[in-house]
Amino acid sequence: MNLSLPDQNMHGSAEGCLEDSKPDITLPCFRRNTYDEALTSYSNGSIISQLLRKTIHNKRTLDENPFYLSSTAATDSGQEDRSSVSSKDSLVEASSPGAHIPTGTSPEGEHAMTDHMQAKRARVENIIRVMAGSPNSRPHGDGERPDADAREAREAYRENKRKQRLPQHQDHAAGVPLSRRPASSSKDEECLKLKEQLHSMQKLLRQLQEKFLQVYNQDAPEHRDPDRTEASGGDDRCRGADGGRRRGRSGAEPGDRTEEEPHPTERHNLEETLKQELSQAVNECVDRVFKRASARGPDRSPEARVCSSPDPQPSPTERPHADQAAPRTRPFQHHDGAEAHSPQDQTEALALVVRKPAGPPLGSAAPAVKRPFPVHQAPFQFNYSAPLHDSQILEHLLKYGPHPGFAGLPCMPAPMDRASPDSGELPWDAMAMRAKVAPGHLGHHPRPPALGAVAVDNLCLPHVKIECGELQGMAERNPYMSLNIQEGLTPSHLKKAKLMFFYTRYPSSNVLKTFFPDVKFNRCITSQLIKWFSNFREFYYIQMEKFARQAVVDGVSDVKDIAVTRDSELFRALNMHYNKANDFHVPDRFLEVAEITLHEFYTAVSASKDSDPSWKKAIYKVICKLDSDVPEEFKASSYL
DNA sequence: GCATCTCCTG
DNA sequence: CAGGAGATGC
Repeated sequence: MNLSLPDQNMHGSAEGCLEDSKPDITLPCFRRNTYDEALTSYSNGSIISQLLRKTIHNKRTLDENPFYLSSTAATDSGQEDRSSVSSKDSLVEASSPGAHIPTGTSPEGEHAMTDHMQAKRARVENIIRVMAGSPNSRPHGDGERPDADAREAREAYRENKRKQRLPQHQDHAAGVPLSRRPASSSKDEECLKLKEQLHSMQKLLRQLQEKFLQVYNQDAPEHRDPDRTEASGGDDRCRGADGGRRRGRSGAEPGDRTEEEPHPTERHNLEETLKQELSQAVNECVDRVFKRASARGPDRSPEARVCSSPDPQPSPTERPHADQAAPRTRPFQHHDGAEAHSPQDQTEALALVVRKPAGPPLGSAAPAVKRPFPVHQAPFQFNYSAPLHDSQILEHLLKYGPHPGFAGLPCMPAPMDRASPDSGELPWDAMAMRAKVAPGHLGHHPRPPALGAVAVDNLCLPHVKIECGELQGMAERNPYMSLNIQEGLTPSHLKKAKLMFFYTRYPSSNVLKTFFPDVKFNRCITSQLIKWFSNFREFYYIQMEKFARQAVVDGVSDVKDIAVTRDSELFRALNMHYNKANDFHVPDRFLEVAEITLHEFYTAVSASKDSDPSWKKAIYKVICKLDSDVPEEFKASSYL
């Protein structure tokens, strides 16, 4: 006649008091560290050199494959994202048999060539302008329709004046055919082109340098927290022997000016280092390009262009098993599951999306206190070969710099004026608005999921002033961020939701919004997701009741004789329902919760409490307190 | 009123 | 799994 739970299963009182009391107070702290880490790396000189190395790599690619890069590099630096897809598209087109590749022997060939070169030049100029800070030069129209682009591309040959306004798509539309043209004058043209590109790149680098130094020099203002302090002054090279100081950041002192205002010598060193490295890299770059460009002709086989296509991504099916940790210490198990280094690790970027303020008292959401992976992954992993977009980094550095406002963003309660906690539409409208501000709007381009998530993380974009709108906007126009905002819920979302159910039976709408960052939430979508979980619960409780009654019928006399293991029939039924593919390692905690639930049902049934119409309510009340935090990995829009 | 939940039904 | 009804809490 007693519904009390076995003590050993209650897992402490810390989580036993409804969702409101979930310990998300810890979240901001380590989040901040995350960003701090990112920030630090971002402003590191090493990033610059990485950037430059990558640039060189690109140039190398370029000279092996001038025409390919002519569309990528130029567009990349200028109008960001569009090119990413454009270039990929062009690759596909180029290698596909049906691609419209002119023979290059047409009489208009030379005219077209000249025109094209002018167009190129115009575009490069345009790019430089854009990079110099005139964000208005985005192409008109949404550029999402290939036919329209192709049409425009054709017109572009005849009508030079429009070239600057053409969407980037025209580049590859025109650029690919160009690569097949006779090589007669193309060598010089190529040199010219390369030169232009180099100039723009140099300009970029100069701007970056200036910006960096500027930020570095002024970056000691009043409103800083220790994290940013570290970040802005955290150049290892600059610090030299002092670099090790960074270690103890958790106890950083806000007023430590010595960290913020480096010694003049240090600053000078940094300056010199930067200058040296930049110029050296640029020189090397120029040398290499010109050497190669003059050493070989531009007519490369189309296959060669593929050389800079992205590496095949690791299978996204590999899942983190962040549940291994002993659940009993759950509230503070920070590194449980740290051993799982799936490709999805460090998917922090998505978490950076400042969803809405975590609602009232930092309520139910409390996403993931755990940190199942170390933050020390190299923030920039250019090994992802491919269009990992140095230009985007550049662009962000140039546009935003290590923005002072960053510190308050991801971890602090966002101002409530953004949106009321539950009106899902408002913030998204705002996001849509913001997204429009961004140049080169790009639609939703499906991408291999893994890359995007990792890329975003490694780019450490949070470092810049990213808010919901900005990240979403970036995501929308940036295929490499793989934040393809969905209008509706997909089977993948359903699958993800089911897996999330292993952790949380009663997710708040805030949690849902946090863990489905690629879903454009509105009232309907939110309801649907909530309904899903309601359905999950229904199935769950039905199974529980069924097996509890079975136990009663079977004459089980003691709850302690009822256990839920991975071999249990009950578990199999549940696993079959929520994890049909059986490719997810169900957390032990779920087994415990299931066992508790089963016990609840058993005791209730055996005590004939089920005569009360609302007898289940008491059980629900218990179970709803047993939710765990969903691992961070689930925040990746590309988790599945 | 709205959001959310359970329950029932298809 | 979705839709609807009814209950509940804010």
